[in-house]
Amino acid sequence: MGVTIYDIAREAGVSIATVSRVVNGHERVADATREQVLAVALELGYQPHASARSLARRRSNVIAAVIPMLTNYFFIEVLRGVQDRMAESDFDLLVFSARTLDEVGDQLDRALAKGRSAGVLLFSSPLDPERTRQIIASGQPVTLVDETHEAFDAVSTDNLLGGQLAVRHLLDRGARRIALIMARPESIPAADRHEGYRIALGEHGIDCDPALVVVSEDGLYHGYSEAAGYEAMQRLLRSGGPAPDAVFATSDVQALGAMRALQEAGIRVPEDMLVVGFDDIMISRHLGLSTVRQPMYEMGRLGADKLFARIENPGHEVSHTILAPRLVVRRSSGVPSTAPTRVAS
Amino acid sequence: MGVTIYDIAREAGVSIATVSRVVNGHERVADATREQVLAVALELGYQPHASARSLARRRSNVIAAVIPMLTNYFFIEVLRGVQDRMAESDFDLLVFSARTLDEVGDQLDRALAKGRSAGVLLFSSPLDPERTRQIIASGQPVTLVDETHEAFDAVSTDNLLGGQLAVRHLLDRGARRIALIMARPESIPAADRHEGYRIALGEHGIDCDPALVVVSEDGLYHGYSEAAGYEAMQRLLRSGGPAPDAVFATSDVQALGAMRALQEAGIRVPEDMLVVGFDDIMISRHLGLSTVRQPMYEMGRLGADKLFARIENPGHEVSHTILAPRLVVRRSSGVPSTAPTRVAS
DNA sequence: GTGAAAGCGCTAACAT
DNA sequence: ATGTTAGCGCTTTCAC
Repeated sequence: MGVTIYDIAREAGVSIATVSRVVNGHERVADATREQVLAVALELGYQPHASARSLARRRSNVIAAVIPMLTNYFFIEVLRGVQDRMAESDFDLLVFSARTLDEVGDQLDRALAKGRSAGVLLFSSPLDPERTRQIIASGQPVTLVDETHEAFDAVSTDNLLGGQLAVRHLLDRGARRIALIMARPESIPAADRHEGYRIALGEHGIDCDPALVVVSEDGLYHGYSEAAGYEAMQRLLRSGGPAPDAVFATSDVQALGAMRALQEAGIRVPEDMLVVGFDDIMISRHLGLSTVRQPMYEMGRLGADKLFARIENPGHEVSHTILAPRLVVRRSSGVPSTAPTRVAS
Repeated sequence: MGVTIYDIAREAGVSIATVSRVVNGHERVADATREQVLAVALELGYQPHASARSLARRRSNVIAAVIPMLTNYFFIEVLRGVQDRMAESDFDLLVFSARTLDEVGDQLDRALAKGRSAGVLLFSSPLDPERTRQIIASGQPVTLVDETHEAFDAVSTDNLLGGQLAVRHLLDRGARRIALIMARPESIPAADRHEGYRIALGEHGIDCDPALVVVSEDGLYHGYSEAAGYEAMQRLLRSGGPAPDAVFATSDVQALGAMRALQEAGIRVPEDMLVVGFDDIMISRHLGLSTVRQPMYEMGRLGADKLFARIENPGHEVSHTILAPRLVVRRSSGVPSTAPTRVAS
């Protein structure tokens, strides 16, 4: 519990500089010396001290991920990509999870703290000018995931297209009064999906009926939750007016909540109402939920990749990658599927 | 980008020792000095350097979590508890996720590395003597979650009882030929659930039919996966012999896989076969899967709590907490439920 | 109450 | 090829 390079230098009869060189795999060390040092290091069970190293190197081997609501399965899939990319490096991952919108700022502060990490992966968080300044002032490399900003590297999905895919599909299936359950418009992805919805309707000469668009709220974050979707669907059903014949939700979890509300109201899916979500989290396949799939794993992997690239080469041009979403059709939009897992009533 | 205590000392006309005292909130500083220092620190945008701090303090403000298969939803729930407890401290969380059984060892090594963290949370990983020695040699506080070992603090669920609860319930529902889809017996929780299964059958004077017990394998880990459960169910169905009338799986994800196999085989749940899982991950509620609920959130929270306690007080006695599981009855074991989210065929 | 000084364990010039 | 030395930024005795 406390073997240092001094110990192994003494034991091996060399200087600490040589030990450091050996430990770090530098070239210019005699083979004999190297082996001797390595032998002693092994014998004494030497382990380099992480903090001392970061301090001396002026660079940490940690990257931080700031994640709103780690509990959302969307992020887990993204994180899997991040982890896989990281496994190829020798960086470790510090996770900062926020539980509310406000907490994101605090967690970002912590992540950005000096000497803590070599760079930050910021998930799904809109950047106001203040925050932008804060990041730039920190001088740290930051890569955005599921969000864009001209000043930073980013990887995201084409949400506009995604919204269009969902709605065109519903139109194809014969729906005409298509409702939208969207997260709060402060979420750029939600706003873009909304816009895609409008465009797709427009393509079919349908005007967007404001009564059919409801914002799902959870009072904590942007409303991407099962409970918020449930509540939004209830509001939609209670609102009077002619009932919708389909609903597009800006995330799968919201769609789940919506389906629960429909079930309770005795409205059958897909007979009485078609449902399409967004994301394609694991549960959706099992529930037969049609959805617009985001390449979550790739987003994570690419995000980490971009971040590493910038750490290596801070001067690089800012790089934005926008991935294509893909429509995944299942039973909830009326297409019989071969083998969804499901429990009979 | 690089304001140090020297800068603020110079600017405030005090020594670096005083700056350090102020920054760390020590008592014995004159109010006037404190305010002066604080003002300068704020103005210059001072941020303490994390690594320098850890080095000088001889203690990191990070704890590490070693998690096999982060992608498993069980761990997400546990992690949520960990995060919530950590939010009350000023520790940060380093996450080491393994993708295979072998990787756990490597990740544990990294987590245990000197100067990296103040303690380690090890999830769901059996400890052989070699690994035990390794941990003890590291001198680091380690708390086990979903696993026990006499030498370390641990929080786990009463898996024996859990197995009994599941099987007694199936017996109550009239099942007599109850199959078990278990993870590999190297997983102590799986072995314990198996034992609970045997005991419950014994209580009803039923002998354990070896043909009804199948081990689900995924070649990577202990077999806690949807695919492994699917494959195990298929094996069970193909094995000839009289068909089981119920199946208990040692995790919900395995149960999901099993249900998919049943569906493909045209066997209805619960009419032809009752199914009970273990864990109660979020998806189970939506799918109407009966299960034995583990208090995942509490396990995480308590694990973090124990770890902090030991970091504060390394000399404490080893503490083991075993939480009680709870049966959650849903449609898959034949009990009509009021409002499961579900898509009609 | 405050300052001087000695580390914490390591890296990276700069010498030799 | 190897050693000497000066930091990295901070904490913490020990004096005063």
